[in-house]
Amino acid sequence: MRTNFKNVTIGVFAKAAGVNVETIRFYQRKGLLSEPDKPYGSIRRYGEADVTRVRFVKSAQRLGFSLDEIAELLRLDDGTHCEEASGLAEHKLKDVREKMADLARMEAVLSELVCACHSRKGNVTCPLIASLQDGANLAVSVQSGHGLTTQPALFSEF
Amino acid sequence: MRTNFKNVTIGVFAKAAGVNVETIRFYQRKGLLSEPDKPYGSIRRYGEADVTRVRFVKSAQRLGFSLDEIAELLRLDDGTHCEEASGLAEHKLKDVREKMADLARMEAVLSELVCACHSRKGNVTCPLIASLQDGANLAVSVQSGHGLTTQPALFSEF
DNA sequence: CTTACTTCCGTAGTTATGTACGGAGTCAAG
DNA sequence: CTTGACTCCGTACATAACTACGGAAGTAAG
Ligand SMILES: [Zn+2]
Ligand SMILES: [Zn+2]
Ligand SMILES: [Zn+2]
Ligand SMILES: [Zn+2]
Repeated sequence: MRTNFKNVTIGVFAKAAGVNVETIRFYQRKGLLSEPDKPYGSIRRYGEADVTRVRFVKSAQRLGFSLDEIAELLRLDDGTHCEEASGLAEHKLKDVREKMADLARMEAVLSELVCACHSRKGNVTCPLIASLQDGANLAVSVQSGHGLTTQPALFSEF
Repeated sequence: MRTNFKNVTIGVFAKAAGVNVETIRFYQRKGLLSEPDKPYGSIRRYGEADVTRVRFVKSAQRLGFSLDEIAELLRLDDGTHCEEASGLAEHKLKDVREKMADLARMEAVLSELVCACHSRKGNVTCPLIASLQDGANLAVSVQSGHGLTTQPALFSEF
Protein backbone atom coordinates (compact mmCIF):
# COMPACT_ATOMS: atom_id res chain seq x y z
CA MET A 1 0.00 0.00 0.00
CA ARG A 2 1.19 3.48 -0.79
CA THR A 3 -1.41 4.95 1.52
CA ASN A 4 0.75 4.68 4.61
CA PHE A 5 0.76 8.25 5.79
CA LYS A 6 1.57 9.45 9.20
CA ASN A 7 2.24 12.97 10.39
CA VAL A 8 2.24 14.56 6.98
CA THR A 9 1.53 18.24 6.42
CA ILE A 10 -1.60 19.56 4.83
CA GLY A 11 -0.03 19.94 1.40
CA VAL A 12 0.99 16.30 1.17
CA PHE A 13 -2.30 15.22 2.66
CA ALA A 14 -4.34 17.23 0.15
CA LYS A 15 -2.36 15.85 -2.75
CA ALA A 16 -2.79 12.31 -1.44
CA ALA A 17 -6.53 12.88 -1.10
CA GLY A 18 -6.67 14.39 -4.58
CA VAL A 19 -8.14 17.71 -3.50
CA ASN A 20 -7.05 21.28 -3.12
CA VAL A 21 -5.53 22.43 0.17
CA GLU A 22 -8.26 25.02 0.42
CA THR A 23 -10.84 22.27 0.12
CA ILE A 24 -9.36 20.56 3.15
CA ARG A 25 -9.60 23.73 5.15
CA PHE A 26 -13.13 24.30 3.88
CA TYR A 27 -14.17 20.82 5.02
CA GLN A 28 -12.64 21.53 8.41
CA ARG A 29 -14.69 24.68 8.73
CA LYS A 30 -17.81 22.73 7.79
CA GLY A 31 -17.04 20.11 10.43
CA LEU A 32 -16.58 17.32 7.92
CA LEU A 33 -12.96 16.93 8.89
CA SER A 34 -11.37 17.52 12.28
CA GLU A 35 -8.41 19.83 12.72
CA PRO A 36 -5.68 17.63 14.18
CA ASP A 37 -3.20 18.91 16.73
CA LYS A 38 0.28 20.21 16.09
CA PRO A 39 2.69 17.75 17.64
CA TYR A 40 5.97 19.23 16.46
CA GLY A 41 5.44 22.96 16.61
CA SER A 42 2.77 25.06 15.01
CA ILE A 43 1.87 22.96 12.00
CA ARG A 44 -0.87 20.36 11.94
CA ARG A 45 -0.10 16.78 10.94
CA TYR A 46 -2.44 14.40 9.14
CA GLY A 47 -2.63 10.65 8.77
CA GLU A 48 -4.26 7.89 6.84
CA ALA A 49 -7.58 8.22 8.64
CA ASP A 50 -7.94 11.72 7.25
CA VAL A 51 -7.44 10.48 3.70
CA THR A 52 -10.11 7.85 4.33
CA ARG A 53 -12.45 10.55 5.52
CA VAL A 54 -11.97 12.68 2.41
CA ARG A 55 -12.47 9.58 0.30
CA PHE A 56 -15.74 9.00 2.15
CA VAL A 57 -16.89 12.53 1.40
CA LYS A 58 -15.98 12.27 -2.27
CA SER A 59 -17.59 8.87 -2.68
CA ALA A 60 -20.83 10.03 -1.12
CA GLN A 61 -20.71 13.17 -3.22
CA ARG A 62 -20.49 11.10 -6.37
CA LEU A 63 -23.69 9.41 -5.28
CA GLY A 64 -25.45 12.74 -5.11
CA PHE A 65 -25.26 13.47 -1.39
CA SER A 66 -24.79 17.08 -0.39
CA LEU A 67 -22.13 18.04 2.12
CA ASP A 68 -24.78 18.52 4.78
CA GLU A 69 -26.13 15.06 4.12
CA ILE A 70 -22.60 13.68 4.20
CA ALA A 71 -22.12 15.27 7.60
CA GLU A 72 -25.18 13.34 8.67
CA LEU A 73 -23.73 10.14 7.27
CA LEU A 74 -20.47 10.81 9.07
CA ARG A 75 -22.31 10.93 12.35
CA LEU A 76 -23.19 7.28 11.66
CA ASP A 77 -19.56 6.55 11.05
CA ASP A 78 -19.27 3.79 13.61
CA GLY A 79 -21.40 1.51 11.43
CA THR A 80 -23.90 0.70 14.15
CA HIS A 81 -26.75 2.70 12.61
CA CYS A 82 -27.65 0.61 9.61
CA GLU A 83 -31.30 1.69 9.81
CA GLU A 84 -30.55 5.39 9.62
CA ALA A 85 -27.89 5.03 6.96
CA SER A 86 -30.01 2.96 4.64
CA GLY A 87 -32.88 5.36 5.26
CA LEU A 88 -30.79 8.23 3.99
CA ALA A 89 -29.66 6.20 1.02
CA GLU A 90 -33.20 5.20 0.16
CA HIS A 91 -34.31 8.79 0.30
CA LYS A 92 -31.46 9.75 -2.00
CA LEU A 93 -32.29 6.91 -4.32
CA LYS A 94 -35.82 8.25 -4.57
CA ASP A 95 -34.42 11.68 -5.43
CA VAL A 96 -32.22 10.17 -8.11
CA ARG A 97 -35.16 8.37 -9.65
CA GLU A 98 -37.28 11.49 -9.67
CA LYS A 99 -34.49 13.37 -11.37
CA MET A 100 -34.20 10.60 -13.95
CA ALA A 101 -37.88 10.93 -14.71
CA ASP A 102 -37.50 14.68 -15.09
CA LEU A 103 -34.67 14.22 -17.52
CA ALA A 104 -36.61 11.63 -19.46
CA ARG A 105 -39.36 14.19 -19.97
CA MET A 106 -36.86 16.80 -21.08
CA GLU A 107 -35.31 14.30 -23.43
CA ALA A 108 -38.64 13.53 -25.03
CA VAL A 109 -39.54 17.16 -25.64
CA LEU A 110 -36.10 18.16 -26.82
CA SER A 111 -35.73 15.32 -29.29
CA GLU A 112 -39.18 16.02 -30.64
CA LEU A 113 -38.28 19.66 -31.14
CA VAL A 114 -35.02 18.82 -32.86
CA CYS A 115 -36.84 16.40 -35.09
CA ALA A 116 -39.45 18.98 -35.99
CA CYS A 117 -36.69 21.45 -36.78
CA HIS A 118 -34.99 19.02 -39.12
CA SER A 119 -38.15 18.10 -40.93
CA ARG A 120 -39.53 21.54 -41.54
CA LYS A 121 -39.97 22.09 -45.22
CA GLY A 122 -40.73 25.48 -46.67
CA ASN A 123 -41.75 26.63 -43.21
CA VAL A 124 -40.97 30.24 -42.54
CA THR A 125 -40.49 30.08 -38.82
CA CYS A 126 -38.35 27.62 -36.89
CA PRO A 127 -40.66 25.13 -35.12
CA LEU A 128 -38.39 25.06 -32.09
CA ILE A 129 -38.58 28.80 -31.53
CA ALA A 130 -42.29 28.75 -32.22
CA SER A 131 -42.83 26.06 -29.62
CA LEU A 132 -40.88 27.99 -27.05
CA GLN A 133 -43.02 31.02 -27.79
CA ASP A 134 -46.31 29.45 -26.87
CA GLY A 135 -44.93 26.71 -24.68
CA ALA A 136 -47.90 24.46 -25.43
CA ASN A 137 -46.28 21.03 -25.53
CA LEU A 138 -43.47 22.09 -23.21
CA ALA A 139 -45.25 21.33 -19.97
CA VAL A 140 -42.25 19.42 -18.77
CA SER A 141 -43.05 20.26 -15.19
CA VAL A 142 -39.98 19.10 -13.33
CA GLN A 143 -40.61 17.73 -9.86
CA SER A 144 -38.22 20.09 -8.14
CA GLY A 145 -38.52 18.67 -4.66
CA HIS A 146 -35.57 18.47 -2.35
CA GLY A 147 -32.64 16.37 -3.34
CA LEU A 148 -30.26 16.53 -6.22
CA THR A 149 -29.33 19.81 -7.72
CA THR A 150 -31.97 20.47 -10.29
CA GLN A 151 -33.12 23.20 -12.53
CA PRO A 152 -34.24 26.12 -10.37
CA ALA A 153 -37.66 25.33 -8.92
CA LEU A 154 -39.71 24.72 -12.00
CA PHE A 155 -43.34 24.14 -11.40
CA SER A 156 -45.56 24.21 -14.41
CA GLU A 157 -47.17 27.51 -13.73
CA PHE A 158 -49.39 27.64 -16.81
CA MET B 1 -58.48 34.60 -23.84
CA ARG B 2 -57.69 36.14 -20.54
CA THR B 3 -54.21 36.98 -21.76
CA ASN B 4 -55.28 40.28 -23.25
CA PHE B 5 -53.00 42.66 -21.48
CA LYS B 6 -52.10 46.09 -22.53
CA ASN B 7 -50.42 48.84 -20.56
CA VAL B 8 -50.37 47.00 -17.28
CA THR B 9 -47.95 47.80 -14.50
CA ILE B 10 -45.11 45.53 -13.48
CA GLY B 11 -47.01 44.03 -10.57
CA VAL B 12 -49.91 42.87 -12.72
CA PHE B 13 -47.52 41.72 -15.41
CA ALA B 14 -45.44 39.69 -12.98
CA LYS B 15 -48.52 38.03 -11.55
CA ALA B 16 -49.78 37.25 -15.04
CA ALA B 17 -46.45 35.74 -15.95
CA GLY B 18 -46.37 33.77 -12.74
CA VAL B 19 -43.08 35.17 -11.46
CA ASN B 20 -41.87 37.56 -8.82
CA VAL B 21 -41.60 41.26 -9.64
CA GLU B 22 -37.93 41.09 -8.79
CA THR B 23 -37.51 38.32 -11.30
CA ILE B 24 -38.86 40.59 -14.01
CA ARG B 25 -36.39 43.27 -13.09
CA PHE B 26 -33.63 40.69 -12.90
CA TYR B 27 -34.43 39.48 -16.40
CA GLN B 28 -34.37 43.07 -17.63
CA ARG B 29 -30.91 43.56 -16.20
CA LYS B 30 -29.78 40.34 -17.88
CA GLY B 31 -31.14 41.55 -21.20
CA LEU B 32 -33.72 38.79 -21.46
CA LEU B 33 -36.54 41.29 -21.29
CA SER B 34 -36.61 44.86 -22.54
CA GLU B 35 -37.56 47.76 -20.32
CA PRO B 36 -40.56 49.35 -21.98
CA ASP B 37 -41.16 53.08 -21.94
CA LYS B 38 -43.38 55.02 -19.60
CA PRO B 39 -46.25 56.41 -21.62
CA TYR B 40 -48.34 57.92 -18.85
CA GLY B 41 -45.85 59.31 -16.41
CA SER B 42 -42.94 57.61 -14.74
CA ILE B 43 -44.17 54.05 -14.58
CA ARG B 44 -43.46 51.42 -17.20
CA ARG B 45 -46.29 49.59 -18.89
CA TYR B 46 -46.23 46.02 -20.14
CA GLY B 47 -48.24 44.06 -22.66
CA GLU B 48 -48.97 40.59 -23.92
CA ALA B 49 -45.68 40.30 -25.80
CA ASP B 50 -43.83 40.59 -22.51
CA VAL B 51 -45.82 37.73 -21.03
CA THR B 52 -44.98 35.65 -24.10
CA ARG B 53 -41.33 36.41 -23.59
CA VAL B 54 -41.35 35.28 -19.97
CA ARG B 55 -43.19 32.16 -21.04
CA PHE B 56 -40.43 31.53 -23.57
CA VAL B 57 -37.80 31.87 -20.87
CA LYS B 58 -39.62 29.56 -18.49
CA SER B 59 -40.31 26.96 -21.17
CA ALA B 60 -36.68 26.88 -22.23
CA GLN B 61 -35.61 26.71 -18.60
CA ARG B 62 -37.77 23.67 -18.06
CA LEU B 63 -35.87 22.03 -20.90
CA GLY B 64 -32.60 22.61 -19.12
CA PHE B 65 -31.36 25.75 -20.86
CA SER B 66 -29.50 28.26 -18.72
CA LEU B 67 -30.42 31.92 -18.84
CA ASP B 68 -27.34 32.64 -20.94
CA GLU B 69 -28.34 29.98 -23.41
CA ILE B 70 -31.87 31.35 -23.46
CA ALA B 71 -30.48 34.77 -24.31
CA GLU B 72 -28.81 33.08 -27.25
CA LEU B 73 -32.10 31.48 -28.28
CA LEU B 74 -33.82 34.84 -27.99
CA ARG B 75 -31.41 36.31 -30.49
CA LEU B 76 -32.87 33.79 -32.95
CA ASP B 77 -36.34 34.96 -32.07
CA ASP B 78 -37.36 35.87 -35.59
CA GLY B 79 -37.49 32.18 -36.48
CA THR B 80 -35.20 32.47 -39.49
CA HIS B 81 -32.28 30.67 -37.86
CA CYS B 82 -33.49 27.11 -37.77
CA GLU B 83 -29.95 25.76 -38.14
CA GLU B 84 -28.59 27.59 -35.14
CA ALA B 85 -31.61 26.90 -32.98
CA SER B 86 -31.66 23.18 -33.63
CA GLY B 87 -27.92 23.10 -33.08
CA LEU B 88 -28.37 24.52 -29.61
CA ALA B 89 -31.18 22.09 -28.89
CA GLU B 90 -29.11 19.14 -30.08
CA HIS B 91 -26.26 20.15 -27.85
CA LYS B 92 -28.63 20.41 -24.92
CA LEU B 93 -30.13 17.07 -25.78
CA LYS B 94 -26.68 15.56 -25.62
CA ASP B 95 -26.16 17.12 -22.20
CA VAL B 96 -29.47 15.73 -21.00
CA ARG B 97 -28.54 12.24 -22.16
CA GLU B 98 -25.17 12.40 -20.46
CA LYS B 99 -26.83 13.45 -17.25
CA MET B 100 -29.27 10.59 -17.57
CA ALA B 101 -26.37 8.16 -17.87
CA ASP B 102 -24.75 9.68 -14.79
CA LEU B 103 -27.93 9.25 -12.81
CA ALA B 104 -28.33 5.70 -14.03
CA ARG B 105 -24.90 4.90 -12.60
CA MET B 106 -25.78 6.56 -9.31
CA GLU B 107 -29.03 4.64 -9.23
CA ALA B 108 -27.24 1.35 -9.70
CA VAL B 109 -24.75 1.94 -6.92
CA LEU B 110 -27.27 3.37 -4.51
CA SER B 111 -29.78 0.58 -4.93
CA GLU B 112 -27.04 -1.97 -4.52
CA LEU B 113 -25.93 -0.30 -1.29
CA VAL B 114 -29.46 -0.15 0.06
CA CYS B 115 -29.95 -3.78 -0.81
CA ALA B 116 -26.73 -4.76 0.93
CA CYS B 117 -27.82 -2.80 3.97
CA HIS B 118 -31.12 -4.60 4.14
CA SER B 119 -29.63 -8.04 3.73
CA ARG B 120 -26.85 -7.74 6.24
CA LYS B 121 -27.22 -10.49 8.80
CA GLY B 122 -25.21 -10.54 11.98
CA ASN B 123 -22.84 -8.06 10.40
CA VAL B 124 -21.34 -5.63 12.85
CA THR B 125 -20.79 -2.71 10.55
CA CYS B 126 -23.25 -1.19 8.10
CA PRO B 127 -22.25 -2.18 4.55
CA LEU B 128 -23.23 1.23 3.23
CA ILE B 129 -20.93 3.09 5.57
CA ALA B 130 -18.20 0.55 4.95
CA SER B 131 -18.46 1.02 1.21
CA LEU B 132 -18.25 4.75 1.55
CA GLN B 133 -15.15 4.32 3.67
CA ASP B 134 -13.10 2.54 1.06
CA GLY B 135 -15.04 3.73 -1.96
CA ALA B 136 -14.11 0.70 -3.98
CA ASN B 137 -17.28 0.03 -5.94
CA LEU B 138 -18.29 3.67 -5.92
CA ALA B 139 -16.39 4.72 -9.02
CA VAL B 140 -19.47 6.44 -10.32
CA SER B 141 -17.38 8.96 -12.23
CA VAL B 142 -19.91 11.50 -13.36
CA GLN B 143 -19.22 13.14 -16.70
CA SER B 144 -19.43 16.68 -15.38
CA GLY B 145 -18.98 18.43 -18.68
CA HIS B 146 -20.76 21.64 -19.44
CA GLY B 147 -24.50 21.64 -19.55
CA LEU B 148 -27.11 20.86 -16.99
CA THR B 149 -26.54 21.66 -13.40
CA THR B 150 -24.81 18.64 -12.00
CA GLN B 151 -23.05 17.57 -8.90
CA PRO B 152 -19.96 19.69 -8.39
CA ALA B 153 -17.25 18.55 -10.82
CA LEU B 154 -16.90 14.92 -9.96
CA PHE B 155 -14.14 13.15 -11.75
CA SER B 156 -13.18 9.77 -10.42
CA GLU B 157 -9.94 10.80 -8.84
CA PHE B 158 -8.94 7.44 -7.39
C1' DC C 1 -54.69 66.30 1.68
C1' DT C 2 -53.50 62.26 3.80
C1' DT C 3 -52.80 57.47 3.81
C1' DA C 4 -51.61 53.33 1.74
C1' DC C 5 -49.97 50.80 -1.93
C1' DT C 6 -46.83 50.55 -6.00
C1' DT C 7 -43.02 51.48 -8.67
C1' DC C 8 -38.24 52.64 -9.42
C1' DC C 9 -33.47 52.03 -8.74
C1' DG C 10 -29.31 50.57 -6.78
C1' DT C 11 -27.28 47.54 -3.89
C1' DA C 12 -26.76 43.60 -1.05
C1' DG C 13 -28.00 38.94 0.53
C1' DT C 14 -29.03 33.91 -0.42
C1' DT C 15 -27.38 28.79 -1.34
C1' DA C 16 -23.77 25.29 -2.32
C1' DT C 17 -19.20 24.16 -3.02
C1' DG C 18 -15.40 25.43 -3.29
C1' DT C 19 -11.06 28.84 -4.78
C1' DA C 20 -8.14 32.62 -4.19
C1' DC C 21 -5.69 36.17 -1.74
C1' DG C 22 -2.82 38.66 1.68
C1' DG C 23 0.04 38.90 5.44
C1' DA C 24 2.41 36.71 9.15
C1' DG C 25 4.75 32.86 10.97
C1' DT C 26 7.52 28.47 10.46
C1' DC C 27 10.72 25.20 8.67
C1' DA C 28 14.58 23.16 6.09
C1' DA C 29 18.44 23.81 2.96
C1' DG C 30 22.40 26.07 1.67
C1' DC D 1 21.51 33.90 8.28
C1' DT D 2 19.04 34.23 4.32
C1' DT D 3 16.05 32.40 0.98
C1' DG D 4 12.20 29.96 -0.65
C1' DA D 5 8.54 26.98 0.12
C1' DC D 6 5.06 25.86 2.97
C1' DT D 7 1.41 26.66 6.66
C1' DC D 8 -2.02 29.30 9.20
C1' DC D 9 -5.91 32.23 9.42
C1' DG D 10 -9.39 35.28 8.07
C1' DT D 11 -11.60 37.15 4.47
C1' DA D 12 -13.14 37.82 -0.15
C1' DC D 13 -14.42 36.05 -4.67
C1' DA D 14 -16.79 32.80 -8.12
C1' DT D 15 -21.10 30.78 -10.00
C1' DA D 16 -26.48 30.69 -11.14
C1' DA D 17 -30.67 32.43 -10.55
C1' DC D 18 -32.91 34.76 -8.04
C1' DT D 19 -34.74 37.45 -3.63
C1' DA D 20 -34.77 41.11 -0.43
C1' DC D 21 -34.05 45.73 1.27
C1' DG D 22 -34.10 50.81 1.66
C1' DG D 23 -35.54 55.10 0.41
C1' DA D 24 -37.59 58.31 -2.85
C1' DA D 25 -41.28 59.21 -5.75
C1' DG D 26 -45.60 58.33 -8.08
C1' DT D 27 -50.52 57.04 -7.90
C1' DA D 28 -55.23 55.89 -6.20
C1' DA D 29 -58.82 56.05 -2.75
C1' DG D 30 -61.23 58.37 0.67
ZN1 LIG E 1 -26.48 -0.28 6.64
ZN1 LIG F 1 -35.30 14.27 -0.75
ZN1 LIG G 1 -35.68 25.20 -36.25
ZN1 LIG H 1 -22.69 21.09 -23.45
